[in-house]
Amino acid sequence: MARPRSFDSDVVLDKAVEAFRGKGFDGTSVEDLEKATGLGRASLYGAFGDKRALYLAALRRYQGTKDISLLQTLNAAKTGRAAIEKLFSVVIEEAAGDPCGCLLANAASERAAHDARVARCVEDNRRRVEGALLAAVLRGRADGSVKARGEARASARFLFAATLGLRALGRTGCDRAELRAAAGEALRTLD
Amino acid sequence: MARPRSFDSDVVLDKAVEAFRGKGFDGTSVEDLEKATGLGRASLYGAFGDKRALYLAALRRYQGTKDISLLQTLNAAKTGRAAIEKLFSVVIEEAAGDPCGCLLANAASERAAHDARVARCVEDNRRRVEGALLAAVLRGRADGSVKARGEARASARFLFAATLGLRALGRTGCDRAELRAAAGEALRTLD
DNA sequence: GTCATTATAGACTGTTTAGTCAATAATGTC
DNA sequence: GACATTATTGACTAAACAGTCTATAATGAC
Repeated sequence: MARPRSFDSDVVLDKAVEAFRGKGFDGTSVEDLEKATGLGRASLYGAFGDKRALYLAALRRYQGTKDISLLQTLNAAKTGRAAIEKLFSVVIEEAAGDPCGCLLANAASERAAHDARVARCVEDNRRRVEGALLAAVLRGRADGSVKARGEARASARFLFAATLGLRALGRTGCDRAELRAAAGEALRTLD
Repeated sequence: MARPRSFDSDVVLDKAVEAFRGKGFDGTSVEDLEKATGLGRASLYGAFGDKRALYLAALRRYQGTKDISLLQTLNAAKTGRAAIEKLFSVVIEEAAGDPCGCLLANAASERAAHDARVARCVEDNRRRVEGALLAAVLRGRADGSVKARGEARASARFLFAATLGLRALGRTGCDRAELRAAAGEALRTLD
């Protein structure tokens, strides 16, 4: 048998996520990644391939963890409307409290146009979040907490866009209260 | 007297904008900027300082030109509501037709967290766009095309966030029709 | 035309970059 | 405990990087 890995890939990827989230793909050097993960260069290259492959693996890892917490957030709420409101408040807390932002949103802005695999990750993520929001909208329409007006799919897509918009708004110096007020307007589409 | 400049700064900045818009600050090398602008290194450094200063100058130039076309777009419309709808359709065309996106939105995502001067540009831009949208909302409330509900300022801020959200949504592979449907939902907050 | 001054071109510099490699360490099998 | 196999370490490489410098060119003043 061969020498075993001294690390857990997911733990390493979580640390790579933090590095990439802070400085982007181009802004994060392999040395930064060594420091962030605690691994040596050869270990990183041996385990993940090259920098781009590590980035893609970090992106997938991030998407997986976000996906789980998204579904938990939405499913824990009592009504469809409450689920959507809770998601918005989570996004606002992230946008106001963390200057580095969402790795997937950053990837969409920095790399999706030039890297087809990043574009796929980003599109795949949209489909998942949109799907979860669609379920919440339909639940809300069924339980009466969301007014049934127009196509539910368009409503879900708009809500996803609104979360992206709130994240971007947070980058322009808006505080929590301002984000909340803007989110309140978005939620009015559910009345 | 001394030798005169062989170029127009604004023309050069417009070309730098295109370079930075395509690949971001970190992704654009000084060599890329030489090729994009047609200037030699020494001319770029002599005229603008260093790479960051050139980026900031490009950002200000971009903001200035966008500001003008924004006001033209909004003022040309007959009603407040039509002004806002026209702006949304312009944003959708940009988001669907141009994979490189808005330099200011990209700057917010890539650099605002790490560069205070970029953060100022981005915040300043938000204030201007928000102000223009506020005027359009108030105009709409006055001419009856926009229902007066809640704070007009929050409505304007939400509309700005919605444009950012639509741009971000365009990065995730949505086509024009999908963007239009999402924008339609956002505009429902004006009913 | 000469001079002072600034612009330009292109070579140059030291640093940082992504990625590789040879030497060594750690494992299960036999 | 020797072996085959894979992981790790840290030095190494070639290329790309931002920024500088020297030589030369272009101007208005005089």
